[in-house]
Amino acid sequence: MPSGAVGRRRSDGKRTHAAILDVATRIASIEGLEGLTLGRLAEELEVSKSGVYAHFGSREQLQLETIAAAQEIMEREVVAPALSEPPGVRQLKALCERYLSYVERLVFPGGCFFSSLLAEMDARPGRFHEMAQAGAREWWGLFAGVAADARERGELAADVDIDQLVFELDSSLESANYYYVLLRDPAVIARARRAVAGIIDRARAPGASRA
Amino acid sequence: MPSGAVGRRRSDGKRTHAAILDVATRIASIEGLEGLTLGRLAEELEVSKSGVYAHFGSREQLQLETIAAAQEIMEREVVAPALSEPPGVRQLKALCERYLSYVERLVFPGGCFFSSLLAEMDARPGRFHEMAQAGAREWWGLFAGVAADARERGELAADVDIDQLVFELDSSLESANYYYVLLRDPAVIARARRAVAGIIDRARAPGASRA
DNA sequence: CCTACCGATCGGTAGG
DNA sequence: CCTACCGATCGGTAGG
Repeated sequence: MPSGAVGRRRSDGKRTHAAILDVATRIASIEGLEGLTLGRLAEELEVSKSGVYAHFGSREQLQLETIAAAQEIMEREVVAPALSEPPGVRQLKALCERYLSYVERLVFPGGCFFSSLLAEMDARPGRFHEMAQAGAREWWGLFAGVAADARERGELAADVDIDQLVFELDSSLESANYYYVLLRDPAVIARARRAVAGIIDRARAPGASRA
Repeated sequence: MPSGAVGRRRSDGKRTHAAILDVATRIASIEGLEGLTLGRLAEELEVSKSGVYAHFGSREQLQLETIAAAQEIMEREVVAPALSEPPGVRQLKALCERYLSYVERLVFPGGCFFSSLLAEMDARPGRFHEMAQAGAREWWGLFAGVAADARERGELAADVDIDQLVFELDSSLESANYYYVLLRDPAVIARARRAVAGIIDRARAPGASRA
């Protein structure tokens, strides 16, 4: 057997694995991580339940890999493009705008995967609760770091409260996510954009130039 | 059989019915309306599954009555006390403060029942999706009515955008709910209070007295 | 309110 | 990747 054949088969297996996870992120964004069942996935992929199962060995492993796959998608769609902007207020604005665009384009058909996870697991103890906590802290930390950088650069007022700023920006984004998915009304996204612009404007250093 | 005995039995049945719904609202606020099962309820109430079932005739009826029971609790804990304040900005502030207090006191152990419903059903078509839409519109309408009243009284600036104001206030409240339940950190509620105060202050009419 | 059941579906296993 | 199963749980029914 030529090694090329083995390589092809292995990469087919990897591709299938990735394809399963892609469908899994979409199902979980709509139905939740608890609504992600082997039977539902098998049906969507038109394979047997045990065919899906064999790729993961347990439902929990499937759920964990689904979270990791969703993380990569959000990294690619929101975080990386925002961080490719020049640091400071531009990055802060880009982070908000990229998130809103990712919601508006329905990158996940059920809206932001991690907002869904947050709401589903906020009151249920266990591993996923802890992961939702960690995810929230990471997301807040990202915002806080970018905002602190903007403040150090003198683009935001020296006395701006970073945690308060992050709360207010993130509130607008999360709220836009839930209500846009519920109502499919572009006005929701427009209001979030306006709210974000106002929050950042009011946090600006008095003498700073506009980015 | 004296009519008193019949009355007692009927009121026992009613009390049991109400007790089931009370537990149901608590379960659903944590596990979601999909996580509310007859078996779970029966276990919590220490009766048989069919004993619970007999009270409702279908699972959907149980879910519908659970939503109605939660609505009454929110009406009693948030809406009615807020509307008992003098109309205008005082009512608007009271609505926000009553909501935050209701989240902080964990009136529902999983946080605001309708925020949970919104996030659970935002992307799932069906009857509950439509009820979540209707609930959101009612909630927004309540805020918009109180805010418009405040504007007509000259307490808010004549050019204030009511929909934008409601979006920004509600964002702070919803976000406080999800993050408070996730992190149990009082700082979350404090940030929401500060955000709400800022939003209302900036919407004030230039010459209006402080409420 | 109960027991005892129904078919469907759950996660997971055996064996191929 | 498949079929064929396992025990548990789902909503719901029958009969009391």
